Amino acid sequence: MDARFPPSNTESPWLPFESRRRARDEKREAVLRAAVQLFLEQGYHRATLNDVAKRLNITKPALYNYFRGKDEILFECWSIGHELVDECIAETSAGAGSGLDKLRKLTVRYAELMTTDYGKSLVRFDLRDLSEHNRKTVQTAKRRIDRAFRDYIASGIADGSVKPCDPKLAAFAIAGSLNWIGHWFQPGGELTGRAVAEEFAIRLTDGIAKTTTRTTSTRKAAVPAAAKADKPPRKGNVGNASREDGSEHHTRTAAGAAGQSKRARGRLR
Amino acid sequence: MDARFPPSNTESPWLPFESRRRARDEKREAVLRAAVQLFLEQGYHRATLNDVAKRLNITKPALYNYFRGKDEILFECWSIGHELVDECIAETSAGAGSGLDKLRKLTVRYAELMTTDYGKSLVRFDLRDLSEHNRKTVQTAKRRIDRAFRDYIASGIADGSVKPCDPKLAAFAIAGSLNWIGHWFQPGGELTGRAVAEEFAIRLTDGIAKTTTRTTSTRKAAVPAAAKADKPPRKGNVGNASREDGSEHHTRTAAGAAGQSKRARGRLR
DNA sequence: ACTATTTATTACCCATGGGTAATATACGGG
DNA sequence: CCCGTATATTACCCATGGGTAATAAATAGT
Repeated sequence: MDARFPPSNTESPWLPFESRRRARDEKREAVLRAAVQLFLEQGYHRATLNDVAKRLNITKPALYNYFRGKDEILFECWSIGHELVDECIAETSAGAGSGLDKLRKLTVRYAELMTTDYGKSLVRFDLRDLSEHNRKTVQTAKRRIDRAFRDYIASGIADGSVKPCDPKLAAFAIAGSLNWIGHWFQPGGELTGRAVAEEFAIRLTDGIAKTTTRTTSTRKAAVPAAAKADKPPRKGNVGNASREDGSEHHTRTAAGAAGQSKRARGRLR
Repeated sequence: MDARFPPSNTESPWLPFESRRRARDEKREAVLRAAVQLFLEQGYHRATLNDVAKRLNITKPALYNYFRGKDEILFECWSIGHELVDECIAETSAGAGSGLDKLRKLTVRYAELMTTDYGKSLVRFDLRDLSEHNRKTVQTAKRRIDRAFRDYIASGIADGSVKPCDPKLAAFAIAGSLNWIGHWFQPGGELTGRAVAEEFAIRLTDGIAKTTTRTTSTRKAAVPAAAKADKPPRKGNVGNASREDGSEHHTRTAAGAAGQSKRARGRLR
């Protein structure tokens, strides 16, 4: 397993009907973990909120203490995935190297992300299931991701590390291939996420690299070991989910687990 | 536009409530055209049979004269796409050339197919919406498609036209990129399907080609002008839809438009 | 302990949409 | 001209599942 993508803690904080009392955010995230798993396993429309609740040893209405509706749960799953991508891009952009180097770094990171649940939610969920407002948020974010790929390619062409090509189409080709990982990769298979990621990074960038990198150049440098603090604190409230109104009741747990992002609260009261 | 993928005849054979009377198969196909469009536009679950019917100037129960249920319509949409893919593979395999040549030919054809409605249905629809039986059919067919890519790559390695690599992962990379076309391509955009196909064919195979093919080698040979008879007759009853039982009432139109494949009939009576 | 607040439960509502039954309208052949 | 068949239509049924109301159990603060 990888340190950057923690093993997703598959157990429910709700013990079958006993001493319950744990941090709210922890429960919220447990709901999301159960939801993303079910949505991936069964598909968003086949997975019911009863299913989600059952997997957590609670009942459906309890979910509404944390979320306003099914589509918001979907959005928040997507949103976590998006934050992870954004970290990949930020790390890559912060580092040094040619355009090609950065393209490769991003490719490795992105590929590996696609082997995780929240990564998959970026490409397996249907935007049309979201509310108008959230859909726009997602679309904007997706464009930003696409931009990162294109920018690296373009800068690679500029600095001579990448063959001249249409950055738009090249980005589509690479990102498409990576996105597809989210459709076929199964954690239990013969390939590990890491292996797939590294292979794809080479395979996909070799076609446009000016110097064919046969032996691995991006091997050990893949995980920079930085930005790997224990709990990667989600920065800011990216894609906040407050549906229409900006009302954000912070009624409780003002200091809820130091640096834990304050995501949109469930149900207004 | 392309000759191999006819302009999909978007009009309904049901005039708003008037002189109706046309061949049954024509109507069946009109249903599928309307359905695939709606399923792609709105997604399978959001598109209702009422929507499909309305677009054809009929009402929902009329659809049940041609199909046994919504999931069968979905399957048949998929099935048409699959037949088109199979033709691509058959044509490619029949032709001559190195493994790389064949890989490129298939890539071009497949890419272009991904810009059409029935092509998209291969990658945009969720297998889990199908009946158990149909799902297995589709899964088998998908494996066959994957096999074609792998085989071409493997034979390319064997004949020296392709660099040594893992055929499985290379096929995933290429096919993934192509499949993704079905998610982003919009017919009205700046790129034509043909342009995308040719660009992708080069971009995707360059990485594993032993001789970097800068200038186009697969340009005009893309459309072999053969196998382009007026109405491409669907061969055989691939993936026949008779749900569980093998009962296939051929009660009528024994000679229904010469060579028109006899697909599964709607509703048994 | 008592009370306010949070968080869960049980029991319900009801819109949606796939599917069906009964029936009407057209066509085609004798 | 009438009847059988194919093909529509109208009017339903009803399972599903998201969402809500009323209420009960747990917790924290004083």
